[in-house]
Amino acid sequence: MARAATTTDAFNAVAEPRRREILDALAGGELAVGDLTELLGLAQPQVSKHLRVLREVGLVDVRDDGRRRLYRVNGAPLRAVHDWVVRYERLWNERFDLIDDVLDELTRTTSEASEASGSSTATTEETGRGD
Amino acid sequence: MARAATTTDAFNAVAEPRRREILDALAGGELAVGDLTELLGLAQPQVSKHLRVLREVGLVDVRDDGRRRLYRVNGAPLRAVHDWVVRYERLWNERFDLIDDVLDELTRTTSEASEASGSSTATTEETGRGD
DNA sequence: TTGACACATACCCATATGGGTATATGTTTG
DNA sequence: CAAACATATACCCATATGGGTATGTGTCAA
Repeated sequence: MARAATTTDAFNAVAEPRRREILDALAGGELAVGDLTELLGLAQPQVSKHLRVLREVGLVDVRDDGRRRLYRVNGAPLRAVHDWVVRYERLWNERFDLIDDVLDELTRTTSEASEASGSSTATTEETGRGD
Repeated sequence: MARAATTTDAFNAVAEPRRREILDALAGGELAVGDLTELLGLAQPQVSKHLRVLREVGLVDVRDDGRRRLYRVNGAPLRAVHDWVVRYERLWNERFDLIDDVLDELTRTTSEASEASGSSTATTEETGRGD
């Protein structure tokens, strides 16, 4: 078996940097394929193919406008990605807690040399979202 | 050019469902490879390979314990994923706003038939994070 | 109608994948 | 030391990728 298709879900679709760029560009509003090729500096067929993938996972919607096709973001499928990744938020914050501990110890050890180095308080503020 | 390597970044590493399962399992605490093979119902070499990918992007750390190797999550690299995806949170909430509008209209239209069907209020609560 | 324009599709190709199976490496036990 | 155990690696393979280039399809203008 090979890797799962890019059209399997938002996770796979969004793993491609180019497609993230496209979504980022579309975040500002509707854009035609031509606009995107210019913004990305990518050839038109490639852009169309990326858009196809994004369409198949429902990350973009299309609308006909004369001979152009206007694409528009639909963030809904990203919710699954968000919901999964957000559960790990605490983990990387715990990381910061660990770093804080190390910093505290360092500060305490070096306290005689430099007593006014209270730089770890800011980090504590950042990490202070735990329940 | 083929697809970007799975070891390119957290986005690609996490696109694989199996690897997400592994991280989910490790979220409970350190686990040995054997535990994971059992939990995932996957063969041992496959698990080891997935772990290798996760290690290469820094999503897990390893620790030797006798003849076993204990793996442990490190959420830090997921922060990039979170930071990117969270910017779209508003978009799918807007979607819900639209649905809310529809629901409101439906509720109003059907208000004479069923007056105590306040099911849309919960959704409003969920959506109520907008400014 | 013909041509220019905007986009989608059809190919060709080098590449890495993820699962399967066999085997190497390292550790504990008898 | 040998055997059992726990992991890591080395292969083989079918498959989809993403970029490049050429061409089909539909729309507007002259």
